[in-house]
Amino acid sequence: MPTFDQHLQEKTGISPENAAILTEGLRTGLIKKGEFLSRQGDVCDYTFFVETGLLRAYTLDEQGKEHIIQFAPEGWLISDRSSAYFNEPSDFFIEAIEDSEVVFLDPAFNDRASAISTNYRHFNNLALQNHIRHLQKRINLLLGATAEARYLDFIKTYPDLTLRVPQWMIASFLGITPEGLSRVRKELARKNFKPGRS
Amino acid sequence: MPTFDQHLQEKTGISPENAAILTEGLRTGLIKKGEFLSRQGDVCDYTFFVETGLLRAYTLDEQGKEHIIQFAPEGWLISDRSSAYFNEPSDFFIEAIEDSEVVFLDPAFNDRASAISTNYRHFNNLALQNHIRHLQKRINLLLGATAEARYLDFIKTYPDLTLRVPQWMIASFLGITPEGLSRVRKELARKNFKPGRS
DNA sequence: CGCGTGATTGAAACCCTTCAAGTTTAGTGG
DNA sequence: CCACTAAACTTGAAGGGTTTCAATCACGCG
Repeated sequence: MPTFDQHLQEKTGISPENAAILTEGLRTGLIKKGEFLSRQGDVCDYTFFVETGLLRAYTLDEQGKEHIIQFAPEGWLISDRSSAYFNEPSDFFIEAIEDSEVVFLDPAFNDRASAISTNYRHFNNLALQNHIRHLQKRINLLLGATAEARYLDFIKTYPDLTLRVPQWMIASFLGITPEGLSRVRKELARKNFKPGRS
Repeated sequence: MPTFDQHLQEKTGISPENAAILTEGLRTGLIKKGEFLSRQGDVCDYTFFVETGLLRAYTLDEQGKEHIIQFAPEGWLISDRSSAYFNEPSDFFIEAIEDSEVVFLDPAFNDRASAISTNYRHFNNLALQNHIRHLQKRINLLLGATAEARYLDFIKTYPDLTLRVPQWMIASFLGITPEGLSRVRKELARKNFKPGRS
């Protein structure tokens, strides 16, 4: 479980000196399971880096149903882009699924890092492009794949999360009901599907 | 219909001199309706800026069904991120819905522009964050909203496209069948819904 | 014209949800 | 460490939203 400083150096190739400059004075915090970093309607202009633990971002629709937008385990960034980049109230809740150690990145962090390091710029761009790619893939699955296909893709893409995240949250991420996912799993078991060994 | 040069200056605040440097030697092309800029499986490391016209990106699943990932009218960028940033074969087709004038941005364009201008860096980052936000919103709708709600959101978000894009493509974008969308529209008409006047 | 593509409509089928109940699991206090 | 409770997961039956397949209609373009 790398610290944010180590993460910066390893992923972006930024120098230890620059990493020290950038990470100096950053606030970190321990978020207990069930606690929130942001709520729908709040303004939350921090981006969060997860050093340990697991967070989720979700919306609550008019009928009170949760829709999970993103999971963020160790080494991931999670942020409410509406607040952080567009000064609008938050679209969703950010909540700890496990006790988590989190680094708070202020809105200007990205500008500072971009000004200092071409490596950072390049890496940051790649990370955003990759994020977009993943979202497009998820959209593609939601557009055409059955619940079973989406679940199989999930356990292939996030094998670690399959174990750590309660089933009803996976269902919410996939866009089906907990009962629906339960039936999908039953059917997979009947077809003698063994998770893990591809 | 702004040229790419004008777009750069207006959106990013980059100086005319820098804009001239960056856009010098860029290839542009006229793509006729129905022609492709990229196909599934190709490697296509250009990003395309649409000066005039309308493009779409879509996938083809195993059953031969199209799923539209993105529309790109004038002023929009469209790219196959797998190829452009990760040297992988393309995930989807990029096709002209109308005769279109497009600018070909080579893979290093972004690095050059980022090196020259802090304004560009800031704008580029905002654009990517905004793109992610839109994708997340679309995922949120796909996770929980009915076909009718998704269609209503579409005509609110892309009023111009509603007229320019054939209905079956909108259906594909929304993740429903053309017949399904036809029924949704019929039902909205029955409920005396007038598109346009909010 | 007339052909082809797009849009509509109907009936049957299907996937998934909803609701309600039961079962298992996990956490907590005695 | 067991007992108890709440939450998570499972299972069943009924229902709803969409799809599928097929036929029909509307329109633009050669």
